[in-house]
This record gives sequence, C-alpha cells and structure tokens, in this order.
Amino acid sequence: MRELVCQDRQGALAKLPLFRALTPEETKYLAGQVRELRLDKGEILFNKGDIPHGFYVLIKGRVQLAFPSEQGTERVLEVIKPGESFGEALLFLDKPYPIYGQATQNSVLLDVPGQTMLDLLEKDCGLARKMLAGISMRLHELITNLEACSMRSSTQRVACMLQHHAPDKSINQYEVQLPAAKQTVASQLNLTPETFSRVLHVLCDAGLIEVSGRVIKVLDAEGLRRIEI
Amino acid sequence: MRELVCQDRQGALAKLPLFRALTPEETKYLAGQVRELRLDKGEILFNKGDIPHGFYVLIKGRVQLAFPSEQGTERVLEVIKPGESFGEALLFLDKPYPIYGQATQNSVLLDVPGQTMLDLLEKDCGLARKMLAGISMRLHELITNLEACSMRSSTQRVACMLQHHAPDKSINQYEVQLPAAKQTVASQLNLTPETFSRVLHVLCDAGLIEVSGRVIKVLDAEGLRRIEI
DNA sequence: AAATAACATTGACAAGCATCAAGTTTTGTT
DNA sequence: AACAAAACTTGATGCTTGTCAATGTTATTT
Repeated sequence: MRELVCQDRQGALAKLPLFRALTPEETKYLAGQVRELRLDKGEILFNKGDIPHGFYVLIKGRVQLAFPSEQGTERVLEVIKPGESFGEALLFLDKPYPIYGQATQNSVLLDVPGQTMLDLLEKDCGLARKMLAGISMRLHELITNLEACSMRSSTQRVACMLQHHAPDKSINQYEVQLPAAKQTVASQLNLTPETFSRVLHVLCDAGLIEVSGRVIKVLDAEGLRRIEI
Repeated sequence: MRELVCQDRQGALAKLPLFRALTPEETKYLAGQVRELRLDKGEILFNKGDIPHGFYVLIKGRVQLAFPSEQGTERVLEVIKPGESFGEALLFLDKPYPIYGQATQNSVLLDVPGQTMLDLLEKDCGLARKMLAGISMRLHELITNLEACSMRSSTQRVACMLQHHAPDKSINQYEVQLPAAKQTVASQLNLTPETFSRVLHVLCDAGLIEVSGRVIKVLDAEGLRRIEI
C-alpha cells in the first residue's frame, strides 16, 4: 500500500486540480520536494496556533478543519476530501493556524513546502491563477457559511443544507447521503447534535423529509425553500 | 473636486497597495481602462445576486458590504476604507454577488474591468502574488469572524473587538475610536444594537472600560482578556 | 455472537439574546 | 437656533437554542 502511493506520486500530483496544468518538469520538481504523510484516524495534523511551513494535499482519507473549544464543543469548519488542498492561504500571511486539522479516517497526504510553492508561483502565472481561483472559492464558501450562521434559524440552516445537496434545482424529490456523522454535520451547521436531531424531527412531522440513518429523503424541495422560521 | 481625482488617477493607482509594484506602462494601461464612480451616501453599488463585471477600489468615502434581510435586519460583513479593494475574489468564480455593497458616505471609487485585471495577471506574476496575499488576508479575517460568531458570547465578542483595536499588545490602557456607528459595529459583531449597548454597560460597571460616544477607553486590557462569559 | 464504544434521540430546564416599545441623546438640516 | 431625523439607551418579555441527563440505537471489536 505504502509503495503504491509512493511510486505514483508524480502521477497523483498531475491529477490534482491545482497542479493539472504544470509542465512535466515542474511536476517532477514538485514530486521531488513534497513529503508524504500518513495519519491514523484521530491523529492531529496541526493545532491552532502552530506555525505553518507549507500546505497540504489530501490523497486518501478525510481531514477535518475545526475550531477547538475548552469544553470540547468543537466547531467543524470543513471536511477535506481526497484531491483537495488546504492551508494555501497561510503561505502568504505569516500567521499561525487559526484552526486545527485532524484526520477523521486513516489518511495519506502530501506536504508541499511553502518555499517550493512560492518558487513555482514565481515562474508559472497559470498556477497563480489556479490558486487564486481555489482560494476565491474557499472565500465564497466561507461567506455563504457566515451568512447561514448569522441570518438563519436552525431550521432554515438545515433546509438550506439539504437544498445544497440537491442533484438538480428543478427536481422536487431526491435522496441526500450525509457526508459525515450527524454530530459533525450539526457542527458544520453550528448546531448541537440535539438541536439538529430535533430539527430533522420537525421537518419529518411537516412531511418534508424522511430520515433513515444517514440517508435523508427529501419529499418536497419546494416546501423546504418556503421555510421561514 | 471631480477633476482633482481624475487628473491624479494614475498617481492614485500607483499608491494602492495592490498596484504599487506595477511598471509605469502597466499603470498607464490600467489608468486608461478603469472607470471612475461617484456614489452619494446611501447609494447601492451592487445588490446581492447581481452579476459582477470587475472589482472596485475605494478612493474616498466608505462602502459597506452586508447581507440583506427581509425585515431590514442587515448584517454588515465589512466596512471598506479608502485604499482598499473589494470584489476581487469574484473575478475567478463566475458567481453573483453574495452580498450587497452600499456607500455609507459620499464616495469615489474605481471600477476595474475584470478582463483588464485578468490581462494584467497573465503577464505579471508579482501582481498575482499580491492578489493572492490580499485574498488570503480576507479569508483569514473571515475565519476569525466565523470563529467569533460561533464560539463566543456577546460579551466575549465585544471584548475581542476592543482587543483587536489595541495599538500594542503589551499596553494595558488605550482609547478606541469606533470606525462606524454603534449599530454598524453591533451588526459586524452579529449583535443587535440593544445587546451591544447593554454589553458596553456591563463592561463599564465592571470597571474595564469607559464609554463616551464613539470613543471607548479601555482601562484594563488584561481584564478584557480574562472574560469568560 | 457478545460486549463495548460511539452515535443518536428525547425530555426537562435554563440562559442568552432578540424583539418590542418608550424614552433620551446626538446629529444634521433649514 | 430650532427642528427633524437618526442614533442610542433602557426596561419588560418571550423565543430559540444550548445544557444536562437518561435512554435507545448503531457500529466496531474481540
């Protein structure tokens, strides 16, 4: 297993959205610079306050980025999936991590040294452009997140999340497979697991959804859209 | 007045953090492409949902970016000050504005067409780098904002904001001049004006601050840091 | 298959903050 | 200077959501 990922490192890099447009030489240079990391489920990649030395690309597994809290009531900001990168923004900032990163499954990731990336950026405008697009997307998602968190009620937030998972805007019935444990999803919505559970119950009673485990069947997307409180 | 800003456009551009490192030719090209905009106090620059065609640099005045709300309970995300730019992230996204922009004072701004900026970015890696830094900074601030909004109580948020305005971390007494009306500051902290007022009162009673209008005198920064509820 | 741990639900309760309403102060305008 | 409008404060009240605790359910491990 270990070897498989290793030998394919150059190929794996070339497949990542961020690095897809690199020249073969650039990819080769990059492959020589990155370090492979393996994390067991539950392992911490970095803590809030740590000094970043580069950024990460997730190859396999799952990593969650979250705010810590004294009472253990963490708030999950994002769940990183394979192929996605994270920590790029800090390359340009000289600030410590504002969140912590933790593997929630056994994971494999690549550690791209900051200087390597800055060197590549120096020469390759296309890469800079890609990176701008990536970070802009993140920014946009955060704004959406912030709006949800400050403008909407718990019920609206849940309804909003369900709509977000619709395969098609025009379809009125569909199934949503929650991407993580209910408590994690609750945390991403800035809710306690208890409140999340209650909200789902209310939506069930209203005949808008059906819940069985991590699968939620939306019965009336139009009705979800109309929720006001 | 109008002419003053106009004739100085090239000089004004060269002074902006984002464009400071451009070559004289690039600056000249840019100056030829930008459009000058004047907004009266209260005028809307763009609404949520509008299609962006470029980004803006504020020369004079003040522009606030906020989420609209049916009941008029807007949430102010950011107050832009002269020299700052906004809307860059949308250049790369092909999405409508997620917020609306409104002048809160009579303002002058430059409208930089998207294609102009993309052209410049094509050639100038340094500019891309600057832009990455700018957007990364924004991202970082949003994360901080989101943390404050989801992890802290109203009192903690206010205390946090006051600490943010400290001229120096080591100093224990200082004065803060609120950058906008109290209701706007309240909105940025995701509080109602009423709650903000009450929180200030509580901090006064605790002997941590003194309030007179928009000037807040911090008497015990160390005490602010210790606030738990 | 049994045992254990992690996850999820439900109820009772409390707290924090928003809302509404009325009054006061400040700001800006004619 | 006088007025109007906006901003701010204060009090009373209620809703939403978090907290705590107990129980039920689903995974995981051996």
